[in-house]
Formats: sequence, structure tokens, C-alpha cells
Amino acid sequence: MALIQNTKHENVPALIAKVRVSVPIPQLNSKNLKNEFDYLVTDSMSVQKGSVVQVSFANRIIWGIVYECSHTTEIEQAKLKPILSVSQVPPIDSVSLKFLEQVSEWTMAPFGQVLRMMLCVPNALSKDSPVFGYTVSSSQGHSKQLSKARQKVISWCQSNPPVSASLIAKETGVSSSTINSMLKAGLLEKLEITSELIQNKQSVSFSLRKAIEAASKIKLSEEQALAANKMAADNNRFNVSLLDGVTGSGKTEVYFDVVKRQILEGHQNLILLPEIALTASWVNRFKKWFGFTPYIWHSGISMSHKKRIWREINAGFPAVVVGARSALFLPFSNLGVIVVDEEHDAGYKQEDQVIYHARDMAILRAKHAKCPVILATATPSLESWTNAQLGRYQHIMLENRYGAATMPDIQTIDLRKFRPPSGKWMSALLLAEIEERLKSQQQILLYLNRRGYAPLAVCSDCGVKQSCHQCDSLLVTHRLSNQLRCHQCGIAHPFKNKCQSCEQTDSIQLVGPGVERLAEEVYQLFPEARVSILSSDTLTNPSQMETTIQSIENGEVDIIIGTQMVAKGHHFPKLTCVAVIDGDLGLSGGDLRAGERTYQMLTQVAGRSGREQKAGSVFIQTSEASHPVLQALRSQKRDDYFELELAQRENAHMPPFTRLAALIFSSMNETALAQYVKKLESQKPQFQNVFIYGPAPAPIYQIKGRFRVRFLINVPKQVNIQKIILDWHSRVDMPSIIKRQIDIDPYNFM
DNA sequence: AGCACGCCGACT
DNA sequence: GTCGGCGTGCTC
Repeated sequence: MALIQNTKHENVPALIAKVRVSVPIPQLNSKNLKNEFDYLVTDSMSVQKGSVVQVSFANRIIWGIVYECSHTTEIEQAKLKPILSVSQVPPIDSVSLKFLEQVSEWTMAPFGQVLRMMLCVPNALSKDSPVFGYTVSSSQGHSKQLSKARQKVISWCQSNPPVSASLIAKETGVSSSTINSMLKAGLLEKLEITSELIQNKQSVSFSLRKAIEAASKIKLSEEQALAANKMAADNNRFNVSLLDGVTGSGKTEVYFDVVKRQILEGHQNLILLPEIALTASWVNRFKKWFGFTPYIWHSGISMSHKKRIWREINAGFPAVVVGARSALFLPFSNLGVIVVDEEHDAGYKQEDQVIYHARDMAILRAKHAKCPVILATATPSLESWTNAQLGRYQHIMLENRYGAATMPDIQTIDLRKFRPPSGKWMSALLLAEIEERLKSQQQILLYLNRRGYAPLAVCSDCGVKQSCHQCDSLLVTHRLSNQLRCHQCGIAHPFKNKCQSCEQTDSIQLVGPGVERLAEEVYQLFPEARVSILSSDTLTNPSQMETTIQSIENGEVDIIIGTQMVAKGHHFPKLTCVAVIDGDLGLSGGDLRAGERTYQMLTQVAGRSGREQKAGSVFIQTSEASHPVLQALRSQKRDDYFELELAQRENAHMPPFTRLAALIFSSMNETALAQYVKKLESQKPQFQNVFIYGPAPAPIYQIKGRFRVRFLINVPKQVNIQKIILDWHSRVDMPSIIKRQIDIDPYNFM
């Protein structure tokens, strides 16, 4: 933190100190773990730890962060370059830096790559180019006769503060060349205006408070208020609350209330959502409560908005940021509370570059910022639920739906007893229920988590299942686009009804249902009904999504057919019946979390039913009606199922009782990869309770020409898995043609 | 990340 | 014979 002092030299900037700068490059280098490089400081600059500086690096200019001041260096003087400039933005908070360090340590990603996530808005760091505004020239009286256009401009400018030419042109309806010529003629004067509103913490805080006061007051139920008070009571230190409320219980409003208290205190607040598709209706709810719009942060936000948000957050202004997982890496310096909504959602797992789980990193961030975290969900992850049971998290339950709404009644339909006719997917029992709802004008949601028309296309002549050439996965038939598509890599072939193997024509048989095929069945049986299909194939952009959601809310749709994109977050007031077409989907398959995920998904879908006055019902078609997941759903005894699942995990020595890490090595060179991996295998650490499985070909062995081999490590929770991996790998030099990917706490076992 | 350097296929 | 493909290596 030492400020570099001035030297006596007057004109020539003297090189007076060496500092170590961390640069955002994704290179992993065992000798330089923090991607630090030494630079010289001239006496005209003042830098301290956290200062954002511009340096010349490998023939280009990049932004980095000063990490160490006034130190000695082993680098020869001639190689050292000076820092080019210091950014105007305040130095990055040391708490933020510590957080980045720990993310890098935990995920084993290079520090530079983690740093890059924070320095992702270069525009925010560089100085703004000056912005000019125009006013009526003071020096000159208008001696000459003015044209109409010029008169307009003069009178507009006289009664307005100086603004940009384009704004004047827009306001007065003249062309910008008029303004230019007036400037030349000396009628207007150009002067620099401050581009950013000159604001400070106090004024921002004041206007947010004003907005909240003006917003309509919505009353929390007694249960909600109790929950909010409990969480707000323990406000100014690190703690985790699991806000565990049934679907429709109004969790959002409860954490809104906590956030509101923090904003009134002048703090910054971060609310994470698992996907941006949910934000539109969420933001509307927010505005109603707070009377202002939160800062929205995700990959689609424009650079100019990001710049403004980044700067205000870095300057410590009070704010509410709602965003995707990347929002965690904003330079917060004044955090009040972090909320992780839909805590259980797999969308929080970042699977590329720095591999992390946003929920876990949010908790880490809060620990450093000494602020509370709220994990909100109707279906906690087993990890969080266990932590709550053990008392590590404060467990806050909301057991009732908001207002008059009650929980839906959940039944299973045994497909072995009530088998639909061949090529059809809805049982007679279900059809009767649908008919009844249609008569009384209630909405029905048919849930089938399968895109397209049919998941399997098989040749009736030679029996070959049509599959993808690059991916080892089956091709899905899409009727609406008349294509065969691979859902793994996205490749699409026109559907020609010709076998890829024996080339027989008209031999392809389509097996199994997708949403398109289900829609076909619905059209036949209920020709009068108004049907809408919601899948990522039919709704390709947010505005399409909006209009469809709107038409459902307005009651312009009778039957909704949807994939998992309808399962979460939506509130359809007229929807009273949810039918899960295939409740077995997802229960099978060797995935560690298959049961847990199915439970969460079905609970979420079921939760769409009966969210207002009319009671809802849910029907799940299944041929495994006695499966524990379905039993738990029927009896609405979630915790019994969790206990059962946990017992199984404990038995199998699996998370949350142990910790996993997946290591994937890949290379174009198959033999070099095999050799390296064999060496690694021979050096496997031998500890009690540390299990290393592999090497085994990854489930998708080849991607884009790279061969992939995987190790899986399983250790007791208290073991430092990162250290084990590091020690192990330091024993064998990795050839540079091999790439290494480390996934701590993997969710995806592909 | 970028960007230069370096070693093997299709071209005037 | 060269032009340029991208695989590999380096950056204070």
C-alpha cells in the first residue's frame, strides 16, 4: 500500500520503483502461479496494491493489477518496461483480490484467467474521451437574420443545459449539419461537459431511498415477515441462510425485504439467477417493490451499460445487481447481502474456462466480504439441505403458499395398468382429466422433456439406429424443420427418410415421443383446443418467449406443451393441471444426481399448478410408480426422500459425504496422451481413503479431433483435494501438446 | 489471450 | 521454387 514517493528530479520522469503486476492471461505456468510480471513505475504516478494499470505485454497493451509494491526483481533491468498509465478507477478492493485468489486456488484455474473475469470491461478502465456540449455563443448578438432551423436551435439551447449535437438535433428536428454550420458561424459555442453524472455515494443512496419510499407497499404474510426478520437480524457478518419454501410461497418477496433493508443502509446487493430467460418477469416484480430498476448483468448487456455498472460498483455506490453467475466477479467493495435464487439449479455450474459453481463461490465471496448469503429454493440441493440439517446454515422454511393458494394434489398414473395405444403417449385416465379441464376453461400443461418429434430413428430394414458421426449420440427427428438433429453438437441433416447405413429409402421408423409428436396427438384428440408448444426450438429469442408467456397469462392458450423451459419460475394464474408425460425420464442412467435432479425437476413443474384461488392437480405418468422419488412426490414428504438418498450416498462414499474431482486430459496425439496418462497412473498417490479411478476414455472420447481421457478422484471432505492433485501432477512433466482440465465438484459426467 | 516463429501441402 | 496453414512458445 506504500505510495511511491516523489524523487527530486524535476523534468524527466525518473524510474523509481519496481512493482509486480498481475495480468489477465489464461496461461498456466507452474513457476508463475499468479501470472505476475515486473514493471517500472515513474515518479509521476502513484500506484498501490490493487491499482489498475496499463502495461505493454507481448507487443500489445493490456490492463493488469498491481499486486506487490516496491520489491526486488530477478529480471534484468533491460527487460523491464514501464507502466504506461494508471486507470482513473479506484484500486480494486483487497477483499475482492483475496476472493479472486481463492477462486483460483479452489478451481485450480490460472489466476490470470480468474482475474480476466473481473477486468472484463476494458471501457470502464480507460479514460473517457471528452464529450462536448453546445450552448448559444455569448460573445455575439444575432445581428443577421436567422433561418427557421437556426432560430429553433437557438431558442432550444437557451432554455436547456449544454448537450451533445445529436441530442439537440433530435430534440429540435434539425439536421446535425445545421448545428455544425452554426458552430462555424460562431452562433454556438462548444464546451466540454462531464459525461458521467457527477454523483457520489450519498446522492445515489438518497435517490434509491426516495424510490423505495414512493413504491407501493406490498404486505408480506405473517410467515414471510417472520422469515425476513430472522434473516435480517443477523445482518452484518458472514452467515448462510437456506430459504426453503414451497413453490408459490413468495420466497422472492422475502429476500426482497432483506435486500431493501440493506439498500436503505447504503450497501451493495447481488442477486444471482440461474438463467437470463427468467429475468424479464423477475425485474417487473422487482420494480414494483423497489420503485427503481436494478442493474442487470449478463453476457447480453451492452458494453456501455456494463461500463457504468462496473464503475459504480467499484466505487462502492449502493446498488442492486441482478445477474447471471458472471456478476459474482464484479468488483464489489461494499456488499450488503448476496442472494442465490434457485440455489439447486445446475445452471450455476460453469463448465468451461474457469470451472466453478456460482453458489459455492457466492458463499466464498460473502465470507470475504463478511456479509450474509441467502440460498433460496423450493427444492434444495442435497449439499445445502445437509448443511442446513447440520446447523451450518440457518434453515428458514416457508410451508404455505402465498394468499389463498394451496399446494397441488399430486397423483401418479401407472402406465403398466393404463397403457396408451401404440404410438400414443397419453393414457385414457389423463385424457379424461384434460377433457374436464377444457370444459371448465382451465389451463393444462403437458410436460415432456424431449425436444423435436421423435428421439429415435431406426431403419426397419437393417435395424440401424440413425446416429451422429462425430458424437456417438442418436439423431433426433424434428418435424417442424424436417431435419435429423444431433442434440450433442447441434449438427442438422435434412430428413430424407433414407437409412444412413443400408441406404434403403422409406424404411425409417420413428420411435418414442417428443413435444412435436405429443402436439400431434393433442391436435387429433382435442381439435378445438388452442395449443402452444414451448421448447427451445419453437422459441428462439427472448421477445418470442415474452409474447408466448403473455398469451398464456392472458388465457389465450388452453393446452401448453413444454420442455424443461416451462418448468421453472413462471406464474400462470389460470393453470390448474400439470401432466408429466414421462415421469421415468431421468430416473435411470448412472448419473450420481439422477434421482435428486428428477425430484427437483418434477417438483418445479408440479409447482406451476394451482398458484391462485383454484386448487391445482398434477398427474405423473410412470411405469415405476413405487420409485422413491415418485413416492415422495405423491406423499409430499420431501425430507423422507432426502434421508433415503443421503443414506445411499453415504453408503457409496459419494458427495455430499465425500468430495469429487474430475480430471480430463486431451490431445490430438492419441499415443502421446496414452503414454502420459500411463505415467500419471503409475504415480497415483497412495493414501488411505483417497480413491483415484482411471485413466478411462471420457464418455465422449473424441471432441473436435481431440482425444479425451479421464481420471476421477474421490476423497473424504476434510482432505485438501487440490493439494493431492498438485503433488501428484508435479511428479510427471506434462508435454505441452496435452491439455488439462480440472473440475472440482463435477456435475456433468460427460 | 494474441502474436511471432517454424515446419509441411497446393499454387503462380 | 514460394505462400500460408496452424501447432507451439513467450510475454516482465
